[in-house]
Amino acid sequence: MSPFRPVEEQLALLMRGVEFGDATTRVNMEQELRARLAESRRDDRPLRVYCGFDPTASDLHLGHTVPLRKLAQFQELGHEVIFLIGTYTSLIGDPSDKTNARRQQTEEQAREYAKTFTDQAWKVLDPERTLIMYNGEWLSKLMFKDIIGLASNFTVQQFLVRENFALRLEKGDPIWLHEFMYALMQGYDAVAMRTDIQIGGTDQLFNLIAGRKLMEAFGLRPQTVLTFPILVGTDGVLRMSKSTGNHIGINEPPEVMFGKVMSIPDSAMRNFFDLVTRFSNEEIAHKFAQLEAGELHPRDLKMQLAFEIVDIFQGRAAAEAAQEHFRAVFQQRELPSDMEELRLVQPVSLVELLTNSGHAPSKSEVRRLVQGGGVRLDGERVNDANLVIAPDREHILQMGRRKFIKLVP
RNA sequence: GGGCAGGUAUCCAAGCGGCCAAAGGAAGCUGACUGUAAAUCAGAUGGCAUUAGCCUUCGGAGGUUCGAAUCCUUCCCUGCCCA
Repeated sequence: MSPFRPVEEQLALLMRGVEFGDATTRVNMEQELRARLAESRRDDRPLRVYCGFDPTASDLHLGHTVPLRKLAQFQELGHEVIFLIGTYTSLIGDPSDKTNARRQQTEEQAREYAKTFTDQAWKVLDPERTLIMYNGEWLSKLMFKDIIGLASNFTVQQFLVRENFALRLEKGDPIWLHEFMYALMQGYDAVAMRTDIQIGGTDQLFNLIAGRKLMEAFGLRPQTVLTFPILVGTDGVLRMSKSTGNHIGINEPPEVMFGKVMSIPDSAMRNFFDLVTRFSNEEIAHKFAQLEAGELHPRDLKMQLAFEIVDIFQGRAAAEAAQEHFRAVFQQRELPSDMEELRLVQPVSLVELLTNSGHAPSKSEVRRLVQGGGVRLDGERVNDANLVIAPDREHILQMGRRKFIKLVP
């Protein structure tokens, strides 16, 4: 009796959400996956699955959780999951999602980021059953001749037809030679780890395929690759990423998380529902059918989305509190129940208070905000940025729609 | 190595001796309207003082000039063409 569930059952779960650029690849990969699952069951051998993450920013956001949750599914099915930290690949910076070259970072930086990275990953993955690896381990040992060997498996044209490079070529923007190495490195990871399966975003397809190619060159069975749609950021258009500033971090306070989800454009809701919620395909289809028919208010659907997302990462209680906060503060325009407190010892002018406490980058910024009517003190619009606030009693200071500060004497 | 074109604020992009803190977009911010959405409209948008004004910016360093983002020298960087 195999410890693994029946192949078709596993397959149905694992193929959910998978998306490829073309239908043929999908059919092929599904076939490969089916064959591998069958072998795994027959031989009682778990499949070795991996996904790589470049620690370029210290926080994981919802975009990262898409492949992470797929890894978690593999884990639940009893397979072996590798959380690969790209300490070495991040030295280059993946050009896949970029239209211009990315800044390089040092290995020490990468290691530091990696630590918080893994801590946060445990919100999704089971730490007991996850292997953490760093690709610096093997990539740093390659000799120049090895790299030449790897490179000889590819033609320049194959790289140049990639959209992101083609675009830069056309614009006359620089394409650095070392950027071509990224795919080689990622491909070599698959060789070094002898993986069965690699997952990633659709934008990673080229890199994943590079892994297949290199594995073949090394006489290994090429890995099966599964790719997933890209999650957009809060702007609803661009890929979610910290550097674009449109990310929703999984470690952010529940109210912030809830609020950020509420602020995504309606057009992005489907993308979020499909990629980050736990609802079944049928449930999602039903919700959107209701929306379409006008039976469900888009705002309410988005509330469900926000609730679900906070629930996943912070738990039900936090989700309920966040929702309540949202209702009170933004729908009923009440004051939030808990806000940041700032102790006031002596009278200070508004400009100084806000710049010194780090709420505004400069005094001019404060004046600008005041002139724009964006600052309120105890509910009253402030029209003099030099207004001095005395520590006589508690005051509520509001900056814009969402920043509340309680000033206590 | 040679020739040509470039390097301007968060990004794109004008300016080519004074009227330049530097046009115009976009992003971001605030206000109005809303569903904290989108769309739309309005405003501010280097810093310090907000009255005047002062200070720091146009790849780096020097120079010419009463005065430079704009001219000269030199260095660094990018693209294109040639070798």
